[in-house]
Amino acid sequence: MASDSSTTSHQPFIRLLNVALDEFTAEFQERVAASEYSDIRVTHGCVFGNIDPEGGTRLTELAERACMTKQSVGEVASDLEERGYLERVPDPADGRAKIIRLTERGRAAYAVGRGLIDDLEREWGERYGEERIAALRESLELVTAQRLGLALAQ
Amino acid sequence: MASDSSTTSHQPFIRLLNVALDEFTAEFQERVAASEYSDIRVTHGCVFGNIDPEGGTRLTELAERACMTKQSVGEVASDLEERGYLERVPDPADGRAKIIRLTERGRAAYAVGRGLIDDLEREWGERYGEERIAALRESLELVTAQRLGLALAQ
DNA sequence: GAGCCTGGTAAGGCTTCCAGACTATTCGGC
DNA sequence: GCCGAATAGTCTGGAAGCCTTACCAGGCTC
Repeated sequence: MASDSSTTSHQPFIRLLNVALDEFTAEFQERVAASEYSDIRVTHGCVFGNIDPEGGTRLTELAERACMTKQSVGEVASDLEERGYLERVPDPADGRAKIIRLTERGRAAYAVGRGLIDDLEREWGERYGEERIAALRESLELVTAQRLGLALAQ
Repeated sequence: MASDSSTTSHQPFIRLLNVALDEFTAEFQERVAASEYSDIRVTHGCVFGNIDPEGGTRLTELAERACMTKQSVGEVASDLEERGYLERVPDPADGRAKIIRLTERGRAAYAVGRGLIDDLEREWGERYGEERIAALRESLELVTAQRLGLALAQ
């Protein structure tokens, strides 16, 4: 560790985060493409990553959690709807609202996606050291707690 | 730490990375916008983040390091050129090539940007714990070593 | 000097996202 | 009960960022 600091001469922090995310995303994308749900793109994550997989979630709520506009998330949702991963059902509690809910296929894809991500995390553990990756997760959880907490609380 | 794991119930790893990067980027962007170089956007990072600030770098080399096409980086470079941050000078060693080199203003912006990033990292240290952020950096360096090493080696 | 490789550019298209404007429904005060 | 304000969702148009395809000019090899 820090063995070859002469060539890595203090990479800017933002770059480290960027490349790490890029790397993880690329590997994830590859596996999704090889799976049964190859038509799922990374963009769809703004729905899959924020929806309540059981009860479903309103569009406005999804947008807030994703820190995106309703239009953007709505577009992604429509795409997923066309592909049969979700459906919009009227919200019995509010005539204006619709509940965005995973279909059977959507829930299956959701489970597979989560599995692939967890697999990758485990593999990174094998590749880079279990404790290293565990520490990385812990640090990231700490740093993202506020936003993820807020998102989940609203 | 891990105090409220009932609400954060095992966030997917990719999400943690994503939100962390987003958060850091947002704060960085804000400060850049408030600086003397407010016309610099995050996209410009593919040049600033890969260029040799002294001698300059060829477009092809920049593209390889950024894992992007020559066209994309070329577009960004043209934008920075118009804004006076860099210039393209013919490469004496190869008549086809041009060296993309920071101007005086470019070097100043480069230094300010690096400073802002390092400031932010330091502040995250104060906010979340020095050791935590140091550990985060170390883990990220480990995970990105191959790609960044390759990029620097080529 | 013919043919291939390489550095850079040009043109056009796709994806992802946002801003602004609009409709339908609900809510709060009277 | 009714009217104005707020809210959920959609439609339209457009900007940003990146890629693919095609191309030109200069260098390299034989």
